[in-house]
Amino acid sequence: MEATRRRRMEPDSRRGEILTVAVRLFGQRPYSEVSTTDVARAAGVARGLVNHYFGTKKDLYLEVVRVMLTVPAVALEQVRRDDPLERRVDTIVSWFLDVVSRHSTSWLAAVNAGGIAGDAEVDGVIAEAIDVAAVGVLGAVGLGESPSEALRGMARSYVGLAVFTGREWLQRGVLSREQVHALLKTSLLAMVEEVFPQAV
Amino acid sequence: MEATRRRRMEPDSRRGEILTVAVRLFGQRPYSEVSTTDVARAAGVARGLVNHYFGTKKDLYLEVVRVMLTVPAVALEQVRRDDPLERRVDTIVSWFLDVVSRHSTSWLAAVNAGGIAGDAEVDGVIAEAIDVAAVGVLGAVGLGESPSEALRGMARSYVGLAVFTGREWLQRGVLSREQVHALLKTSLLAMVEEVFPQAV
DNA sequence: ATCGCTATTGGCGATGTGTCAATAAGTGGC
DNA sequence: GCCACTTATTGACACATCGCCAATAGCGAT
Repeated sequence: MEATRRRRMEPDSRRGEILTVAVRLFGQRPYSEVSTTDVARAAGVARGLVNHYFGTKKDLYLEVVRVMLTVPAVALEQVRRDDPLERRVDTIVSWFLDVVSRHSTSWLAAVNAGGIAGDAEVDGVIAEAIDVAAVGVLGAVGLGESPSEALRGMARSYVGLAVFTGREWLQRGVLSREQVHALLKTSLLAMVEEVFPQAV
Repeated sequence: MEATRRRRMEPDSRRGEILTVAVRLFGQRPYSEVSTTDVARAAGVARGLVNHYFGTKKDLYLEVVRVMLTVPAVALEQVRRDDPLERRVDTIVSWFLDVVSRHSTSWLAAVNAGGIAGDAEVDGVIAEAIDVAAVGVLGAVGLGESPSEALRGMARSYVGLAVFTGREWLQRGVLSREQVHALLKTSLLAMVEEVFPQAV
């Protein structure tokens, strides 16, 4: 059994190939239990090549997390701006639950990644994704124009609730989708009507 | 300069000494950047001894996280059961913010610990702490007697919001304590009055 | 003093990671 | 078709960390 011979590829293609494999592996087991050797072997490549394209293992992981978080971050611009507030909130929550449940595995992996025990860079990537989602929510709710720092902070808190609740929903399975929906909807409504006004 | 000679101690004392040092170190830098050698050296002990007392490095880390989470988990039984709901909620939130801000460093470290990128055991420890806090909240709110699984799940979601918001507050510093207080208070009120009833 | 228990040490083997010179797969020139 | 020439790819070296275990040496008991 002759292992497939060395094949030369375009750098971009090879890079993408390795990255795809890495996303799969890091989606299955935690960071510390995936070695660069594993990634290399699964990609049919020498280990040195992984370092060549991605630098350090953590750098590779950063790209992996970015890829995983890219999907859920797609725009929620489709919220009709002239709908009443409750309807808009309802749409936002529904859309969030749809996306999360569809890409559940990779989304869970990315969220659970929650940092290599507080690693600054990984946390930065996740924090940024949360911030993006936060301004998205603000925009969809109608407070999008130049939100204050405090308002963004509050919106990030809500996104944190959504993320955590999504995990609770998908991983534990003790909550029904309707219950999760109600929880996120009334929470967001309460915040928009009673809390956000305090932050300009 | 003669390094202090080998000193023989009671196993419990030595164990506690090492654990204390480990809590400090893991509170300063992330998991992967603290080697057992570091812990051993800081404790003035051979590296082998760390393994002898705690087994694997992750086992040591598990104990560290448990210690860090122990403080915030102290009882919030002091909520007066005959107060009106809003007053009780207010007390709970105040107490939470007090505890969190007082032990901010170790609390942040424990929360940020959020898992070695999804490590099952570490996540388990944190999840358990959150569950304990959740039933505490339910008890303080007046729904403590035999809460259903779904109700506990919802309460866990709220604790997740509190944890995340606490992080947002302490780490970013863009929200004032009053704002955080308002956010957590109205959220909990809304959940108790409108969402929790759906789960028995 | 010395004996015995065991807390403590130090080193071995295995595994993982980053780096770099050596190699060979393609591509274009002739 | 053959031969450079570029560079994608490899393999190995050096180093760090971890788990383990036999050997060592505190310290109380006799």
